[in-house]
Amino acid sequence: MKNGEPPTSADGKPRRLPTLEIVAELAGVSRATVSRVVNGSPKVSPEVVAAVTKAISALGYVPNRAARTLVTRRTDTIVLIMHERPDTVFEDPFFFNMLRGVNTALTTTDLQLVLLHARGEQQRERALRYVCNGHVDGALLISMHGDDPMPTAITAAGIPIVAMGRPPSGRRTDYVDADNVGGGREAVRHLVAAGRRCLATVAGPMDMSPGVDRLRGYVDATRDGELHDAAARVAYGDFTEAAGYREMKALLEQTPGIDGVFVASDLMGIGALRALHDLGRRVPEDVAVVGHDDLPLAAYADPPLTTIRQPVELLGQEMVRLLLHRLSDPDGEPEAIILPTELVVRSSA
Amino acid sequence: MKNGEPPTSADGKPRRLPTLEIVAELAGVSRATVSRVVNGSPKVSPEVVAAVTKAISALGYVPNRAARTLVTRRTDTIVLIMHERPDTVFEDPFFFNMLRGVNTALTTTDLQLVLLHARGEQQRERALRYVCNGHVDGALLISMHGDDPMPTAITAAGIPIVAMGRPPSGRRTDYVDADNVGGGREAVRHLVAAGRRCLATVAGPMDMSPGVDRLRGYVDATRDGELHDAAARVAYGDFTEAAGYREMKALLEQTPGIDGVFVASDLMGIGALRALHDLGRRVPEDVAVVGHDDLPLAAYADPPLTTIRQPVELLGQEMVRLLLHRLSDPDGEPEAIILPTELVVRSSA
DNA sequence: CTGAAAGCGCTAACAA
DNA sequence: TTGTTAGCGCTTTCAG
Repeated sequence: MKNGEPPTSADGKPRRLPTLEIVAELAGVSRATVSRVVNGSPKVSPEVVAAVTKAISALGYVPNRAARTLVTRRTDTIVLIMHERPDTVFEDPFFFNMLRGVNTALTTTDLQLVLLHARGEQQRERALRYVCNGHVDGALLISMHGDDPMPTAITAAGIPIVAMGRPPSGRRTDYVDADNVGGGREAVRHLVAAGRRCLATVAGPMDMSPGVDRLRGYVDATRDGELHDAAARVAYGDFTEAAGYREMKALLEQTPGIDGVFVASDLMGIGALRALHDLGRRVPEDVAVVGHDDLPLAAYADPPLTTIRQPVELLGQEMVRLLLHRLSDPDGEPEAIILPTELVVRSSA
Repeated sequence: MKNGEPPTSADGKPRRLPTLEIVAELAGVSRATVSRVVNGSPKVSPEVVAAVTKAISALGYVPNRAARTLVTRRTDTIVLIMHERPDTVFEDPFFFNMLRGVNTALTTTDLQLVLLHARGEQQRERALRYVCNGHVDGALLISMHGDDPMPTAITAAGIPIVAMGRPPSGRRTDYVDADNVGGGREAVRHLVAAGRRCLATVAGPMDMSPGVDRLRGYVDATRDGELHDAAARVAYGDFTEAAGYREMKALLEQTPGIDGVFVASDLMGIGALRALHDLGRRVPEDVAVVGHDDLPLAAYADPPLTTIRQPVELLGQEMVRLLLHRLSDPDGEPEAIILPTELVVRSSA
């Protein structure tokens, strides 16, 4: 806290920050040497390092990023692009937690994060131009949208990217994702362990990787558990509460004996609970529900369902780590980081 | 969509972006002239402008920000600093909505937003250094924390700031805030209009401006409504649900006849509703509740209370507008922008 | 109205 | 190990 005085000369406006030149002069060496010290070059004598370091802190010198960028062509900046679509609902807590993770991972580096919030086609153009014109070293993509041309365009411009979630189109790229397959599997195991035998699932849309993967987990696990007919009791929703309500009802009409259900999203989970309630079914005595909890929505709405939770903050951290890795090894093979999900058991109220 | 070809030569890595030099050559003019065109100087002949413009789009030229910053000393970047304290809960949707507003306001400009998420003392130091060393043109502060030395330090470095919320310490600075006083007042008016006469309030902490302001609105309005004894029925909480529960109970013990209550935050509102429920009071037949809705929490938890809602997204937009204004007029008087709140009436379930 | 030239602060050969 | 030098791409006087 007791820094040297901030370099705030009390006079008029054009207070200039100290430059390498000034530091060099004070330390009695050349600009180049100071530069070496600043950048931690090994080939500088200890005495000189000491002198320079002293001069630096005496003057409160901080390198000028623009000047450095101009010559190194590094920006020390990464960008987080979120492509918000109109139909993207309720993703706030998700985003915030991820952002927190990103920032955590960034604090151990000298990278800055710039935020690009692309809504609409026009803003996407703008974002793309910005990214592709050497303003950032790498990009983090939150888009969850399969037919998005953005990742390809950015990659083509030679900017490394890390995506959030498995790319639906099978494009080869670095990405991090939660273990959606494992989550679905665990949901089923939990239900089976609770003695349920007549299972069903309200699955997500099949053009989104979370939808596909969670269903796969369900199908895999019911097959492993020899609950072969469970694979037939699948309804598809679009991750909204309304869909959860509708599809849950449909499932029960078709098979009244259902005693356990895996719902592939939190919002649909709430819809499903409403449907069960309206149909006079008690949860979980009558029907056990496990929902996939994309957002910590349960923290707000507190539905009494057991959930499969994504480690959202960790996902953010891992995105940064992977990007860092790619920045230092641009030509390595694309990697996927899959983080385990967590089963959160809640007793019903 | 049918741009000129992106400047992606299909060969090896060191694909260099076109520079002023290249554009000048193609257009048959000098660098200086191209620069003038790019920056919209009025003193260039139309023919030349046309030629240069054509060359620019033919090459897909985009100015190099670093080079420009180096000479102009403008960064075309503003920073959003959020100082998250450990006790800050549930502010995700608030933050996200504000961010959305900030971005909206930014799209009409050429400014970039960089995000600084300062948690803990160490990160604050880092953030401060970054901001004060010419990396940004201005700063947006989300800190809601009275004894924060950060704003003063940044201002002292000559960087304009705009704060979110009225500075508790009365420091003179640009800020935007919701009309908390007006919100409290409107809450009371609403209750009075509904025929309530025995009012009380669960107020917020008195070392936070929202707490102070909302209480003032309550006191003002009950005095105007000649409900003089209402000013005596004040309990103080810390904006948490637990506090709402506790203080609501205390108020009712003290004055069982309360038929309307203004709760100064959403979380406390939920606590108050629980307390009323536990005490066997019906809402709103028995006791009407108006809560101040800092976050759109009601959208998740859907408590059946009427709320005073902040226009969070607009707050973000206005912060940017005010900062822009200050950037163009650095020596003007500090301004406060107070946005009206909104009364949202919900029927109880 | 346009061009020539001088840097902005830094890094990276290349010399010494 | 250190210093010298030549730019990075842009803006901005200052001449013409």
